[in-house]
Amino acid sequence: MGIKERKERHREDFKAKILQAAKKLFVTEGYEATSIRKIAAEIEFSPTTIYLYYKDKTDIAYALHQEGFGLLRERFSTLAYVDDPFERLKAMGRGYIQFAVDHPDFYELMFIMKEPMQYLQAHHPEEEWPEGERVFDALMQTVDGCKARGYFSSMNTEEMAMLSWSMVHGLCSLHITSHFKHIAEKCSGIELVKQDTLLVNVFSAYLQLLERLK
Amino acid sequence: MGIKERKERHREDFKAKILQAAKKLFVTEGYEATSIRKIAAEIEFSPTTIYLYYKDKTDIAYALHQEGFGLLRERFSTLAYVDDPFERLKAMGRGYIQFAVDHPDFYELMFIMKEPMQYLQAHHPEEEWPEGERVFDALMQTVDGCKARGYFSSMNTEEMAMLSWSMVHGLCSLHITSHFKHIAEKCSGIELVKQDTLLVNVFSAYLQLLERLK
DNA sequence: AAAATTACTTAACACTGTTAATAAATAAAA
DNA sequence: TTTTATTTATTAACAGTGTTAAGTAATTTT
Repeated sequence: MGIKERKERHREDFKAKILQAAKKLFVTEGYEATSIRKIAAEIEFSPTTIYLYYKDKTDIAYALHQEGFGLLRERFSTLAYVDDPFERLKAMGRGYIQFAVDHPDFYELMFIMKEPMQYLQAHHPEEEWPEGERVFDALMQTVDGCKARGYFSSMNTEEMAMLSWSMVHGLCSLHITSHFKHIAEKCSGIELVKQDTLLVNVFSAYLQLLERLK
Repeated sequence: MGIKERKERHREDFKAKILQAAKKLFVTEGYEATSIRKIAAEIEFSPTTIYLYYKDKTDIAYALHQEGFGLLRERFSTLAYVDDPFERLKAMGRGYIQFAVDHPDFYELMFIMKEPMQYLQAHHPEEEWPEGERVFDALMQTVDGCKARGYFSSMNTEEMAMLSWSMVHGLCSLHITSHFKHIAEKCSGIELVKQDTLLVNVFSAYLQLLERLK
């Protein structure tokens, strides 16, 4: 009964093909401009065909969201080999920021937009966002490691992890939505510093804070 | 020549009327569901009439965005009377968080969505977001006050202000996009704590961090 | 009263996500 | 091998979106 398997394989291929087209449009033109019809045109199929493979548009959004987490995990995977937990925490933060700068559209889909997370809540309420949990677990372990070495002792591990995540996410988020751009230009006493280094600078200030607590 | 003034006044009234209808829909049904046609139906005018008073939809979005900043400034205004700068900083953070919890839709429009800021950049590139600058200035002054009392000395004021803003924004943002909800439920060792207190708890952890640096 | 300006509406364009009904291609059963 | 059944893809359509051009009604000005 290899026929069913072949069909299933073909189906997966087709799903991948759709996703590839969606990703192309998404990266070049953004999420809003990525319409079902455009994806269909890209793969030279009728728009309704897409609905035979993906439930709706948010389903595609969630698939791209997962793709984005693949990219992020790729960046983080090598950091597992950094022994010193505080060094790892620093590197994670910088890696996270760099990811947001390199892939702002993916970052938006993964952490700023509501749609994919709502899709998750509506259609897979049981598995509870495994990609996010994995990354957050890694962060918690790193925080625990830091605590073991005397950093921010007497602090709750989970709260500390959330604090760090919120910190870098706040930075990346305000950067992407161009909120920083507006306050950095005029309000700032220091001259217009390059946006990317601005993020890293503020993050360094945060690290400085943490380091003093040792 | 009171006629022209009367007309101008009427025009402003009409703009306010449109905005009121938009706000009503926006608060009850969210931004996406707030269409020009629905706003028009609400005020019992033709959809195209709205374009005689607002350039386009992002123009309305920006007007609501400003309205939101009015609400936030209202909350912050009383805090100016708090003498101790560190107490003020704490209160500002908690006020900011409470605002996000009370008005998630406004918060989204003000700090999460790209549309209003992009509108600003496109149509008023010279005035550079006065509402935001004012709030950020207040934050910087408070940070400066803290420094004068020995808190986080040797830290750059602007970076410290951005750090604090990013911190609370990260918290509120991840809360609103329901990212926290997903990691708090399963991944968390501690039992499902009420989301609102979670935000305040993490913020408190941040304050604890700052306090230790005195 | 006639002309000009202003205020508003109707109709339409070019899109969007999504579904029901239908045709074409393939597989299973006779 | 021919007929039936199933899968796969399509066309047409619904109900909506932001937005603009053209036309109408009301008001002011001449």
